[in-house]
Amino acid sequence: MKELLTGLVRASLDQLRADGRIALDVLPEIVFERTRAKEFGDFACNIAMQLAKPLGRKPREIAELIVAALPAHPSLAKVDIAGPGFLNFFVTSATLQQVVARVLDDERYGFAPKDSRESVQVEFVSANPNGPLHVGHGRGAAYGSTLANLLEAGGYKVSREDYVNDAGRQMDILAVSVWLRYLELGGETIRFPDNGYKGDYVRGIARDLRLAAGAELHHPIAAVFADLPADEGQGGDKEQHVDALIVRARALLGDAHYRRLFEAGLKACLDDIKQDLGEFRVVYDQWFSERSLTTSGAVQRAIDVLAEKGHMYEKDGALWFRATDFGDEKDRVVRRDNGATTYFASDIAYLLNKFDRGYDRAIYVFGADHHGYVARLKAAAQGLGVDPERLEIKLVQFAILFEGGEKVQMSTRAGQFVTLRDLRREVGVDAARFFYVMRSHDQHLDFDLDLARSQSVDNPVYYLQYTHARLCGLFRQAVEKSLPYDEATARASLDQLSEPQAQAVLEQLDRFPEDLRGAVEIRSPHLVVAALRELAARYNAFYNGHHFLVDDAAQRCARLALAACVRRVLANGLGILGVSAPETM
RNA sequence: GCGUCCGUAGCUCAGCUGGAUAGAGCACCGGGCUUCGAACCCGGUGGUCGGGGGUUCGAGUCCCUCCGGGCGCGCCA
Repeated sequence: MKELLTGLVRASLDQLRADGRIALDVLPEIVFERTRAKEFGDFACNIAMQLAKPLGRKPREIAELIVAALPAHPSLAKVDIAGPGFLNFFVTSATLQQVVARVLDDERYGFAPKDSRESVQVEFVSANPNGPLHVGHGRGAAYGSTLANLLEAGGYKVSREDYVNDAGRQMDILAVSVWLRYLELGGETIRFPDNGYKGDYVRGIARDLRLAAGAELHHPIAAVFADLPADEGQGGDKEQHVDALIVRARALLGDAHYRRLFEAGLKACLDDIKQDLGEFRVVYDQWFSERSLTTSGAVQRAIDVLAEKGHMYEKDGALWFRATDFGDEKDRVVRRDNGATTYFASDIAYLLNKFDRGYDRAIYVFGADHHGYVARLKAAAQGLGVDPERLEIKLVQFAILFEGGEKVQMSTRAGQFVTLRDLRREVGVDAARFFYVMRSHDQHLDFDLDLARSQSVDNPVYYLQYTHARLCGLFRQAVEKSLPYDEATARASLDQLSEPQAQAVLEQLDRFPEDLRGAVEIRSPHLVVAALRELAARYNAFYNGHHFLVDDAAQRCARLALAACVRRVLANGLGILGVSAPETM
C-alpha cells in the first residue's frame, strides 16, 4: 500500500515539475508512515513539509498543489491536508478487507521467502561448561534463539552456534574441584579451596567418576596439599593456591589420568547444558569447541594472518595486536611472554573461522559484561581484512532476579545461584521465554520470581495463549453448533467486516509484515511481542462486542475468516518466540 | 578517571531509528457473563519524558553539558 501511495505522490510531483509549478531537480525520498490516530487517515506523508525549505514556500501551499495533481485510484478514499502540512491518506474499506485474503493465501503471512537474504551465523549462550546455566544465561538463550528464529522469518539463512569454552584455567579449576570431591568420597578429609567450584553438581560428577574409575585417581591428601601456598582463608592468595593445586594434580595424576578427570568434568557440564537448553527449546546447528582452534593450528594461522598484514609487534617478550590502529583503546596481547596464547587469540581465530566458513554475517550475542569486547573484536575483524559491518555484536543486559522485593545474588563459585532449570520448573518454558524477550535486550530486566512462581494471570504470555486457545475453541463451537465456516463464502463476504473494531483488526493484520520486518532490522524480538499483543487486544475487543456464530452465513464466515487470520498470525508469531500456541488451556 | 548501556505514569516497560494530543500492562476506582472460553472486554484516575542548553518547520528520539544508576576497563578466562 505504501508503495502504491508513494507512486501516486511521485506522479503528482512529476506532473507539477513538468508544468513548471515547482522547480526542483532532486526530490527528497517520499516516506509514508502509519498514522497513530484514525482521524489522520491510514497513511501520512510529510513530503510537503520537507519541500517547504528548498522551495521557500509554505508547507500547506505545497500540499494543496500535490493533492490537486494527485491521480485518482480506486483504493484511495480521500486525502486530507492536516496540521503543519501532513498529507493524510484514507484507504477504502474494500482495500483494507483484502488483507484477509492475503493471510488466508499465505501460511507464512508476513514472513519473507526462505533464504531470500544473506547467510548469518548467530552465536549465543557460549557459557563456560563448568556448571549449570543460571538465569543470566537464560536471557541470552531466549534472546539468541528468538533472534535466530526472527532472522529466519525475515528471510535470512541462519545457523545457530554455541562456542564451547573447553580450554583454559576455568576448566582446570573445575577439574581439581571434581578431584577433591572424588578424594572425599575415597575417605579423605579435605579443605576445599576458596576459589574452587562449590556447587553440589561437582559432587555428582565426582560420584560418577568414582563409579567409573574406582580408586584409580586416588592420592593421599597429604601429598596433594603438601607445600602448597596458603589459600585466602589461610591468609594467602586464592588464585595462587588454586593454580598450585592444578599443577599438583597434573604432577600426581600424570597426563592420561588428569585428562580423564578434566574430560569427566567437561562432559558432565556440557551434557547438562545441552539438555537444559534443549528443554528450553534452544536448538543449535553446531557446538564449536574452543580447544579445536588450538589443536587444529587455527589460532596460530590467525596470528600469522595478522602478522603478515603488519598488525603485530613484540614488546616485553609478548606478542601484541595493534588494535589501536582500528579504534580500540589499547593494543592487545595475543601471546604472553610465557608462550601461551590468550583468550583473545582464540577469539580472533574463531572470528576468522566464521568468515572462512562462508557466512555473510556473524552475530554475537554477549552478556553486557562483555561489552569491552566489542571494540577489540571489531578491530580484529578489520585487521583480518573482514568488513566490520559484517560483524554484529548484540549485548544483552543483565537479568536481575528479585525475590521478596530483594535482589537475589548469583555466583557460580559460591554455588548459590538460581539455575535456568529451576526457573523453567517454576514458571514453565513458555512463560520463561516470553518474559525474557518481552523487553528490549539492551534494557535491564527485573525478573520477579514471586510473580513468575505464582503462575499468575498477570503473566502476559497467557494473554496471547488464551486468545489463541479461544480462537481455536471458536472453530470447535462452529462445528458443534452446525454453523460451518466456509472460506469461499468468506472471501465473497469480506465487506461484512465494516465495524470500526473489525477495521482495527484488519489494520493490525495489514501492518504485521512491516512490524515483523522492523523487528528483524533492529534485531528486536520484543517488537514481535508488541505486535502480537496489539493484534490480540484488537481482536478481543471486536470479539467481545460481536457474536461470530450467527445464522447469517455471509457475516458468520467473514468474521470467522478474520478469526482464522488472527489465529494464524498469532501462532506464527508465538512460533518465532519459541512459545507454544495451545488449542486449549 | 575513561568507555559503554540506561533514566518516560505509583511499579515494570513500549514509543515504529525526527512527526500531529507521549502509549501499554500491573496497581487503584467504576461498569459488563441466561448467548461463541470473563486467563476476556468497556470506562476513569495518573506524566515539567532526570535538569539545562543547542540543531530543526517539528525533539522522548539527534548533538553538547550536568546529575543519577548498571556494567566494563589484566601478559585472567
